[in-house]
Amino acid sequence: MSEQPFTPYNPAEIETRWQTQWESDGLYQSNIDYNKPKYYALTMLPYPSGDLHIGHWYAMSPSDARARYKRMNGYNVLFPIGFDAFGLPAENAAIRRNIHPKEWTYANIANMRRQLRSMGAMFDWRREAVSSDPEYYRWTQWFFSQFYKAGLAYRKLSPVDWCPTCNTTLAREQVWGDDRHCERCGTPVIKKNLSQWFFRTTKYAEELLSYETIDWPDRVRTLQTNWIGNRSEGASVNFQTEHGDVIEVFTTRPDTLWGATFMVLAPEHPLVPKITTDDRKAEVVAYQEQATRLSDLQREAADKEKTGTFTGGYAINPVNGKRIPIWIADYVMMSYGTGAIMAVPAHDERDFAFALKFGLPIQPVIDRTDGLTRTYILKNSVKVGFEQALAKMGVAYQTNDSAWIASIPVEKVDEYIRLAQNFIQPGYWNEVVGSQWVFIFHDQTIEWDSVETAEIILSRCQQLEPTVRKFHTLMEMLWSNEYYREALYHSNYGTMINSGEFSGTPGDRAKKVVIEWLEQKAIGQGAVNYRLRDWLISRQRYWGAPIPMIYCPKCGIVPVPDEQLPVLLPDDIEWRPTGESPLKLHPTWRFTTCPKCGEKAERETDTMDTFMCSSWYHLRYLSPQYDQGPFDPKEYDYWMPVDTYTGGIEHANMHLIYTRFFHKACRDIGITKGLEPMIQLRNQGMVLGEDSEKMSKSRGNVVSPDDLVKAYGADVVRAYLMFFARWELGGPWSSTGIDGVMRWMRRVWAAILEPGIQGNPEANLIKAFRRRVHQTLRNITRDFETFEFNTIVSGLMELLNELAKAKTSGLYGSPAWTEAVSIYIRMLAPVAPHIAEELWARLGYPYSVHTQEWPRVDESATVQEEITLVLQVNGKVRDRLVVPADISHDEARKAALENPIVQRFLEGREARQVIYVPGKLVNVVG
RNA sequence: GGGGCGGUGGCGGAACAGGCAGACGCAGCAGACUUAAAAUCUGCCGAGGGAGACCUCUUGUGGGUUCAAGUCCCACCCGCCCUACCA
Repeated sequence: MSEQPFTPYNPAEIETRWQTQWESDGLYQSNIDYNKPKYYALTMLPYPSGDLHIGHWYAMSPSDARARYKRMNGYNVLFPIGFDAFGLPAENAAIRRNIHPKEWTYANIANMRRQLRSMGAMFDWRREAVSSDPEYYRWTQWFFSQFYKAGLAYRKLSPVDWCPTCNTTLAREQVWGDDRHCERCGTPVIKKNLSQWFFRTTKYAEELLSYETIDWPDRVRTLQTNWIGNRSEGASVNFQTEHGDVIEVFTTRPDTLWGATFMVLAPEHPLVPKITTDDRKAEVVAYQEQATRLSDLQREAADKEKTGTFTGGYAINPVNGKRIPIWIADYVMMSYGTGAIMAVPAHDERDFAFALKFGLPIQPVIDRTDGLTRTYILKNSVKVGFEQALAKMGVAYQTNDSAWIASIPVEKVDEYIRLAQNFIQPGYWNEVVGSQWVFIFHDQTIEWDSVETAEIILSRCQQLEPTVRKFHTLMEMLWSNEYYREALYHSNYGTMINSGEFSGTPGDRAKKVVIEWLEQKAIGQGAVNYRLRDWLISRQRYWGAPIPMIYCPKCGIVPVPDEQLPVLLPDDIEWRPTGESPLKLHPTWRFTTCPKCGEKAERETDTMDTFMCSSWYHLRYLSPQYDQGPFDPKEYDYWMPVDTYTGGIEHANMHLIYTRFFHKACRDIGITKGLEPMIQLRNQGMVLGEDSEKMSKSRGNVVSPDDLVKAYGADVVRAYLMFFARWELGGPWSSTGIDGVMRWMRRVWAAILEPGIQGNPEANLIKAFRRRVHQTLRNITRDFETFEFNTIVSGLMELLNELAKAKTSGLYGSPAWTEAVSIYIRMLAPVAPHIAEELWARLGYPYSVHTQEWPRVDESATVQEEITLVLQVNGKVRDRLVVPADISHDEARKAALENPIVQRFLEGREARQVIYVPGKLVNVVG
């Protein structure tokens, strides 16, 4: 034990001292060690916005604690850090303060490095990577070239938001308000078409939908699945205008081509000016202008009244040669598919509404009366559970207003009724047989082609069954039933009609044969579409990695040869907005020679989306100085894939899809291995201000980690962040809550360093004490595995209360005490690394606590010889008995029945049933 | 409109496989120490009833399953987040 006199807990002194010590000892350097299992723990890299936010601490310090825990469990752990340093905020700050984006960024990085170090995390700083360093973006550019060479990068005209006053393209977050104005000058933005670079993320859509090999939260998987969207299978078909221009459309229903009675283009579709006739010009232009002003949100509001205008132009329907008018309408999006649709009002809800409003022809081409099963509305027989029985067999469900619907193929009705018996309690069957069924559809011929159909159905229902009161209820029933929804709009069952030679083709084959025919006639081909769009890489910005491409008048697009990378970002630049990509205005930078022919050529002047930089930073961490490739293959083979990735849920749809795409694309090129870059993902929530609002400077509710560290020390801040909320949920900050953690830390300090009262503890006391220690160890170990950080800290607090008691009960100084303290400090080490190291050293244990083995649970110590048996009467707790843990069923039963309180509550009744849950309770039912 | 997440004391949150609801902490109250305050320590602390041992109620609401439900099933209400005419 220590000879040192007791001094109060002084985090400031301890923390700086140990941080210096660890640094100079290289305690957190991670090197390849083939004798140990590896563990790559990755936390999302910060953007160097200036100050480390409490949110960064919230994300990183529990991640750090878990990395430390893994290390103590024998893993060779890599826990690196870096900066996502390119991006728009640097340019904005630069414009506001007239300071170079580079200067601003690197000053921020320096400050944030200092702040990150104050956290006392086990970052291996030798592996730090900064995405705006030329040594880094050299390889970002290299990846771009590889993607280009592999056919994954292409150029396409694409609209950007443009401010006509500032003369500049705007990022999404720079467009404000419902009227979509420029954040700087307030001018309403317009759309402008620019030739830009895209990656073919859609090529990987199918694979990105599979999560079989990774352990990611359901929430993220759902978000990504919705974002990527389900596959729509169909065909792309070429229509021609009367002037011979080709308009390509995508359709999931090629079998309805004969019902295409008009076309609709997105207002910004490039062919619109050409198609529009002189007499329609004024209206078309007016409509276009109005459409560009609407936010996507307004424009895409599903319940919005359909608007649009006729262009005056006509196209030819390639399947029947009919002349059909071309309209423009904002319900067609330039950003999905081809920005043009064939409108089939008879079989598409939106087209139908549009046709009705503008008096366009409607031509049914699918007969949907065949193939339907009978649907029954079941009358209430709730107490019998007949509906539930059918539901269990998967043929019935309940509507929102409690009606039961069963949908059963005609020939199987009798069979299902018979089968239902198995699910119904004996004795009730006769009631079922006697209950009434009412059918809606029974060999009725019904037109399924339009909303009018619903009215027909309703009127028939009312004739048949007056208890069906609400029209919308019926429609809901039909719509919420997959089968009928399918029948209404996406049926494969309907037979083709009014479709020339295809009339009479049964629905199940219609799509296939029409696609074959289209391909044969070279009118179109089978195609698959996803909601996911290709990734737009180009940014008309300065502070990013230049796209390494050269435009040669003779040779066309030529990638910068790998050995000439990086294409350096020049420092002497006008970064203020001028209307062009800043690099375009540099006097010399853009002019170069063609790598192929040596003639004069020009560089691409756009830079890359910063998501490109952050898609592969986990690879650069492996070997940030390596100059033969983006990473050292030796390091890659040892460390990859990332075992645990932690960060905010807000990246579910962008970064986390891009990085998966990136990995898969690289795998196909031969750069990376394996299906996925990150095996396990966990997300933390958000720390809100004390007012439960999002922290923001304008609200004045920001909590500064620097101030907290000064007031409480890093260990307390770390522990409080782990303790105050469930990690994945987050919650509001509490300035009094952290005081409680400070108190705990001081008590830890005092409990371990201040002398106690030695004595001769009884064996039972020692046993109980050791049981608590090892039970806590088991719980905390489990909680580290499952990211339940709040109960790790509360478990430590509880055990400290035991330690405090032990100091006066005679346990102090015993072997059990020494063991407990040693285990306690090691459990504390990942949470509060500085105080743990200090206590460990003061007790004379060998440096460092962080390289110690995680303590092992002594299973024999956790065994309880006596348990508290809960006695219940009819499920209510009435008494508790301390009994031997191995009490037999009969003994427990006897003890319960003889218990006077139990007898009192039985009130003289016989015990009808006695339930015994071993080790827990006895429930007497009487 | 679609999808997701959540709803437990005054507050943040515990409850590991359906088995003692409210661990741990904050705030509050009372006491000890102190000339006093702070700090520290001890005790109390879901609601109602009772002098009391105790009793009743209680996990958003209403049903259901079960010997037993915060936990499982059904319906509904509220809050937050994401998404949105996907052809």
